[in-house]
Amino acid sequence: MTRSEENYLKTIFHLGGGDSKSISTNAIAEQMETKPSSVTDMAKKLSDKGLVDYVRYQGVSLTDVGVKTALSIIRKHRLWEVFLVKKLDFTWDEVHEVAEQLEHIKSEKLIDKIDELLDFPKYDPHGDPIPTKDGKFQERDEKLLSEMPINSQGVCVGVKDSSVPFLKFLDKNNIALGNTIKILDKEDFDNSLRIQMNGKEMRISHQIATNLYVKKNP
Amino acid sequence: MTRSEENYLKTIFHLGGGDSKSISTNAIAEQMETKPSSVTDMAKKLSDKGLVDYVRYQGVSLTDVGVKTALSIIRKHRLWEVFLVKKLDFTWDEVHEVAEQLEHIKSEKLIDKIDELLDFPKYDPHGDPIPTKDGKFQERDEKLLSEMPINSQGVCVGVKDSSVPFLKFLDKNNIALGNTIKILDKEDFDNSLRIQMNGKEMRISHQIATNLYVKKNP
DNA sequence: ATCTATTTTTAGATTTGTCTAAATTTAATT
DNA sequence: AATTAAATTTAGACAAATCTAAAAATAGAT
Repeated sequence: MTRSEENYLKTIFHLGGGDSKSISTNAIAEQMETKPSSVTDMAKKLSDKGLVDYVRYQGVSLTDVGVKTALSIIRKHRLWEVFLVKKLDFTWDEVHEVAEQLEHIKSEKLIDKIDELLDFPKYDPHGDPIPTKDGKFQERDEKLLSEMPINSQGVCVGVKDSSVPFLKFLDKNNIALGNTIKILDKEDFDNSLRIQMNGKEMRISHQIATNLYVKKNP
Repeated sequence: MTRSEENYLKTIFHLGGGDSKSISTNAIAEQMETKPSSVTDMAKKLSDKGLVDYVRYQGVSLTDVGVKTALSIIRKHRLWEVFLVKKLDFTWDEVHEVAEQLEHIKSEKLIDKIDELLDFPKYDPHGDPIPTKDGKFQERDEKLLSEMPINSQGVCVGVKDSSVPFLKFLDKNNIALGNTIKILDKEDFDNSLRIQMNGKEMRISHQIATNLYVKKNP
């Protein structure tokens, strides 16, 4: 399994190709910043290896083996991210690039030991769930902040957009995972929110609210 | 800098090419288990990049930049080895293969943080010195066990051969770095040694004695 | 149902790193 | 100094992963 093959599987999974849903070569190319013709070539190769189902002009979806492989790479990526933050004091906006490299290290023992060292974390620094060794996901009932009703409360548990600028913006405004949030008011005009976070009142734009995951209190 | 280029620089350094000494393409090919013609190709490329001096039919040696680059890769390799042993309970015969992969991860911050986490170790698990960030080596006055005079004493500080079979052999015979050694007698017939190690008396073949480094007591 | 715009694939080229086989240079021996 | 053996390089080929440009298939609109 080459690094390139692994990156394709991971991308297809992230685009939803794990649920027998067909992903277009164009969509994959755009996500990976490559050309559709390159994707076609790789689709054939992965199909020959039994990792994706590929029908010409119909896109690709992951086979069971493909899903399993993708999950093991995502597992490694997210565990390394936790390692970088928890053990080496990286910030959550610094980890992605390095984890993109570390996820391709081939050693089952290594990643199992990292998992153990971190005490088997369930979520990465951006709140994304870490698949278990046997490829299971811990689903979590979370909502986008923008979907929460007025007067409801919750805890900030993840980000949808984990780009560096967004993460830095959150830092600057003291918005961190684990913070408690109460929706005070919605502004019909621009869909912005008035919220209370850790006691303090603040205003949140719609753009931000659609990129923050909240776990609603019962 | 590609992974392949890094591996060539590392190999040339290990073969002594860091001291303006010319290393033959054949020697490099043999060490890397590749073909001399492939080495020639890479020699040209590294020469174009100013990392080696290459004269046709005369072999290659590292430039100053080449030495610096090689040392930074060796530094990463050895730091990762320490990490694997100290933090993840790998044994000293398991670390090489994984470190061969980890040494190519590109992140200065990562390796500096690993260095810090390990409290700036000076030697790797096989007793090899770890170059500093600015490419300096800690030289150490060490001798091969086979070169120690009768009745002299020392501490076992490193292995010359760090192959898996040799390391496993040492483990099986309770020979570990840090052990104290006293040479009791030499057998002229087969050059074997009678030694005292950590109090116990034992016999050591010449083959073993030429692959163990000892720091002689004053 | 046909036409058109879009998507997707094919064909052929490119780059990197490798190889084999042949040619060349160097080194060793007489 | 000539000859031979060994080391080294060159030339040409290949596989992986990519690209461009042209061709083919699909989907949407009328």
